[in-house]
Amino acid sequence: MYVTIPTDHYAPSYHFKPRVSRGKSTEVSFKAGAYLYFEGDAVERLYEVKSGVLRLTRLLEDGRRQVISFGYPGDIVGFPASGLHHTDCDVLVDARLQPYSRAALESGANDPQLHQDLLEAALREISAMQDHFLMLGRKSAAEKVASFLSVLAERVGDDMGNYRKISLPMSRADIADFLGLTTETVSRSLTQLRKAKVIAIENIHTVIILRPQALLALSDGHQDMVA
Amino acid sequence: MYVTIPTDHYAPSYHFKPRVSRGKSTEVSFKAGAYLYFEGDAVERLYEVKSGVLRLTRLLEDGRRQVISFGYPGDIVGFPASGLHHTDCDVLVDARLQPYSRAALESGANDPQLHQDLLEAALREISAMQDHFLMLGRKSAAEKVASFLSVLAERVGDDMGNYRKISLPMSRADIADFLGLTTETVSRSLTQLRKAKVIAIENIHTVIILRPQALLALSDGHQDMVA
DNA sequence: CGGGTTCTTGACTATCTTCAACGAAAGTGG
DNA sequence: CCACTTTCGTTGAAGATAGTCAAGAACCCG
Repeated sequence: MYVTIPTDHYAPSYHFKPRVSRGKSTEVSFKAGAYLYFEGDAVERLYEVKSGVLRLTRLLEDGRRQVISFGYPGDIVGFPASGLHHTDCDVLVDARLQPYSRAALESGANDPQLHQDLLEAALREISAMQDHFLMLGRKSAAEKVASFLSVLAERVGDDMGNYRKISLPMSRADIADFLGLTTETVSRSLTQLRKAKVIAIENIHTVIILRPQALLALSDGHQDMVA
Repeated sequence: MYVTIPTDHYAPSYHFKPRVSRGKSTEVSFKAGAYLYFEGDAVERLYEVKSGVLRLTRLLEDGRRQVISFGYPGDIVGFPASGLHHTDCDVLVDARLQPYSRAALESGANDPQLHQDLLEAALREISAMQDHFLMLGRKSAAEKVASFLSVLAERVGDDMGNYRKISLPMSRADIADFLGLTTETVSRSLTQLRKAKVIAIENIHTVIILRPQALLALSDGHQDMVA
């Protein structure tokens, strides 16, 4: 999952559409804390996230970290480059994953439809990452946090009548490393949104979106709408 | 071209390797200033850059801009998502391009090897973008500019004995929008590198790398090595 | 050569980070 | 299950980095 800015050009359904009858399910389960793979590992399989949440990270030698993305249901993780993984990947929330062989990505010989679907997922990934660039490079801290919450609310929020509830299974440090901020700044931004009554913080890992429209406006820099 | 941090795991040859005998060349030429496509256009063809430089950009409604990447020889541009282009693309330096049909990317029926090559290019693109995230999210202005120059020197620099010469056909604003900075900050960072005798600025669009090792060190935050 | 754009530099400001302290939450072992 | 310890999150104050605004210099183009 990246923070992508919805545009009119294209439909917002930005993630993997599993084909219903892909034969017998061969899903596997991973517990929170488990690692799927490390940077430099040879890629054996890709995974479609069916449930749970994954975390993909990349490290700089001096310890600086970037969370590349969070893997939510509908996402495909593990695309190889030169046959290798280029991130670490671990599990934040117990997950069920559908593995696909690397061969299925690289050749359509066995299952042309799957090949096609995986290729499309890779191309969507590129597009989503481009959007994410815009956010990392050009948005303020407040806008980044608002964007992040908006995307989560849209993709995995629970509808509660007027509000939406989202779970934040990742730490503040994860959010910070995802958005290119510090934990303190993330915390302050959340507090700010809370004080503006745009969100309510039920507990550390649960946020209620009180005014989705205001949050969306903030995420594009219309700070006027907050009032 | 993205700003990727070389890691020991994988070979540094990170771009498209054209197969020598891909039949008759059907290259096309574009003049500086020409647009290849706009965001929202249907993707007809991908292009392999043979010579020249392209610029891929994405805009926010309020005018903020992100330069997604620069297209240098060896790069493939124009990967579709849902069949559409998700950036604008124009020409900075007169370019020769090898077009490939979108069909060649999406199916291996006609030319399995080309299909394979294009898929690999897409996967490399994902990996390179992940590196770029780390730079956008976690590097200081000085590190970003140093990284940018290092990558350019490595990929398209001219060897001049002890030094390397690079051409910067793009404006300072382009560099800024690529690195998530302002033109002023880019300018100041270059001045700083010049004063530290790491680079020399031959003219606005030509930079000499006097101490490549120091530049590389700076790009990873070892500011000690500058002295 | 002249006019407009781009680049550089300076002074000032804003935003975000850093450092530090405290409180809340979660994990551990008796 | 509770006390203890450690980690995580929030808040404040101070500082640094990058942005903004403004002016002049360099460059480009007709």
